[in-house]
Amino acid sequence: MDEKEQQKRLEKAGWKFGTVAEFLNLTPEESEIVEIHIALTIHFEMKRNEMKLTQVDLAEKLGSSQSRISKIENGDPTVSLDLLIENLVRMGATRKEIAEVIAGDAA
Amino acid sequence: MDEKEQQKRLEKAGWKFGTVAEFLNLTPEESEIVEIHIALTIHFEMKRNEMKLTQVDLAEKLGSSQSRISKIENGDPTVSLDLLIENLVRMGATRKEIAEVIAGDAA
DNA sequence: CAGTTGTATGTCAGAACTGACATAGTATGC
DNA sequence: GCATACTATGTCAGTTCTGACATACAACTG
Repeated sequence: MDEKEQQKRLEKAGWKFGTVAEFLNLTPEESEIVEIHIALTIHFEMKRNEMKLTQVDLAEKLGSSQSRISKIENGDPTVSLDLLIENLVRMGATRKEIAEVIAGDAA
Repeated sequence: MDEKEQQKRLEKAGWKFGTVAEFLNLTPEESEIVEIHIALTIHFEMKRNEMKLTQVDLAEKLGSSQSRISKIENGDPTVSLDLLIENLVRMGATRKEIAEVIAGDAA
């Protein structure tokens, strides 16, 4: 799945996008948090794809469930930053890697 | 409060330290998460001090309570990454700033 | 020492999160 | 068409988080 499609699905899930700050119903602070969420979300799916694992496989590896992996990758509002970051680390992401994703200049 | 004292209090609260990986009761992944927590924790207090606000003042500004601010700064286990990051953003931290803190090369 | 200011710690009800399960959708191959 | 493989969505009980409150502690001042 490419990034455009990803954005469509996330928008559908209620996330604001692109030039996030333009949607003035979000404060700059809210935008910042949303952008961090989105960046981690996209990186998560990218990382799973690199590992060539299905959602089922990864769920088992992480002690989670397929549905939660799906929710993570679709920006479901019940997914916390804690879950995103902890799972990324369990998938082998380093502090630096996560930092780059949050900063917005991820590879 | 300097960093040494901060570390003492965090250790007392159950956090492992310094050469974190040496305490082999933590997996590398757990260490990574703990280090991220600690880095954000230290930065939080630094930032509040820069703002010259008391815990009470900051709590009011953030819509929280003095006790929770204290718990945040002392590494209380009931404090999530979500709370840390969201509050840092509300205190004016940018994505880049948070990223630097997480990467471990914060100013 | 009593009062004041700032911080730490314990507890708790209400809210949010999580893994699990069920079920539905979407390809792709036969 | 019907399987098969993978992903999405809804729900829910158990757990965790959060703001609030009470209270205790520490440092300072008069």
